[in-house]
Amino acid sequence: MSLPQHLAAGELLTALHGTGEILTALRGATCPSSAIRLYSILRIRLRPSDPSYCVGRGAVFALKPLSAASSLPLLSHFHAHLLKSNLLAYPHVASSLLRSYSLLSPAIAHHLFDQMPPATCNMFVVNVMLRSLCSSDLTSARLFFDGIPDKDVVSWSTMLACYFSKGRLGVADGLAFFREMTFTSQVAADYVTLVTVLTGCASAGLLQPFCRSIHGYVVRRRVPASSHLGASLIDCYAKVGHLDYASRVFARVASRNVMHWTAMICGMAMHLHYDEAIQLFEKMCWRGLGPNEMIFTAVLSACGRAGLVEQGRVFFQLMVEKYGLEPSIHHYACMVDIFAKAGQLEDAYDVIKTMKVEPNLVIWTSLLAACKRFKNFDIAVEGIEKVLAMEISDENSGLYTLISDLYAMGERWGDVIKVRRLMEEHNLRKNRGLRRARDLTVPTIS
DNA sequence: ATAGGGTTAG
Repeated sequence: MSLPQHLAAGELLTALHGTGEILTALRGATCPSSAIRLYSILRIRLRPSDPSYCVGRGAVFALKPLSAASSLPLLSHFHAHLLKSNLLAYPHVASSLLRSYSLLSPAIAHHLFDQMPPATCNMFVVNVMLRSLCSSDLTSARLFFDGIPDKDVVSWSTMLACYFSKGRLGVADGLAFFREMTFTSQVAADYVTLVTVLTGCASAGLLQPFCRSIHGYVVRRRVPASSHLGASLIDCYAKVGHLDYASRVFARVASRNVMHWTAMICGMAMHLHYDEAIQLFEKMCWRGLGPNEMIFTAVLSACGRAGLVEQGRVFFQLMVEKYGLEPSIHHYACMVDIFAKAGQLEDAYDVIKTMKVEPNLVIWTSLLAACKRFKNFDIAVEGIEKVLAMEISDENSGLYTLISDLYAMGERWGDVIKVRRLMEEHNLRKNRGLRRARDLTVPTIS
């Protein structure tokens, strides 16, 4: 149910009748003030005959917009209320509060957990705590994990995701952990676990047998196919270099949705099969499936790499006009790249000047590289200034060379020297950082 | 019937 946000509390009170109605409204609330208002109305409206967990449910729903507002004072105020009305005894309220705190202040979350009575501390609470530790410190997360007596599928998946996302555990070790879970501990993996493992394998770009063994698990254990799992399998096979297996999985998906098509189209483009990617995209549209933003980034980047300027222009127009999708920075980056690569520098610059979001480093770099290649200093001028005003990280330090080359092309020798100086300062900072890091490591003596 | 884990992109 959608609720007019401008209603005053009094009007709301007359507009909403049952507690069920208020709960539904509260669930959909996005701004903290309306959530608090709805929550107070819920408390007024609640009759003694209503089950007590109703307030608890309300508190859980109110906590979401509250933590999204990321205001610690607001959250601790609500916390005080929960304490006073004795609602923290409900595990679902406690776990929600813990989750909210873990996003704002891990230290408070930790403290809250330590103070919790054992009766409140169920698996939900424990797993929220684990998740919180995972996002701050891997070692203490693992210690905590080892101390959980009856680890369930969520505990294992959380730990697994932590290992993969931090890149602290190689894929081989990650899979050993997966085996420890499913084989040694006999905890069945569900589709979230499998998506986690597949994403981990895919991002590590590791060997194909890993992906196969997970695929094997899916088939053997008859894990219910979800669109996420299917798409992850396609994505993983494509990323580890087996487009043929990806296609086979894609062909066998019973009810294909946009996610499967996206994964397959991205896979095709990844393997430089641009024409096939575009054909697949057209086939999907022809079948009446509505494309999403992600597919368009894949298709547009395929156009850029294949040098299909007009095709790219048409697809961009299609995205905006026919499908009503708002172009993101990725789409603009693709368009700039399409024009820039083809040497149509004016068109590329035009995209930058008319786009509705602030151009980022990727976009400027794409234009500047083309300016150098096609020898056009005039179009580069604004970009150079913008880039120099941005934070340039070590991996982008090649930009200084690019800019210095562009200045040389424009015969702006004073600026060439200035950029060289900037580059030296940057390198100096970098080296000093490295030296300090090196001092910290203990030398091993054999 | 309320709460916890994953989500694709040059």
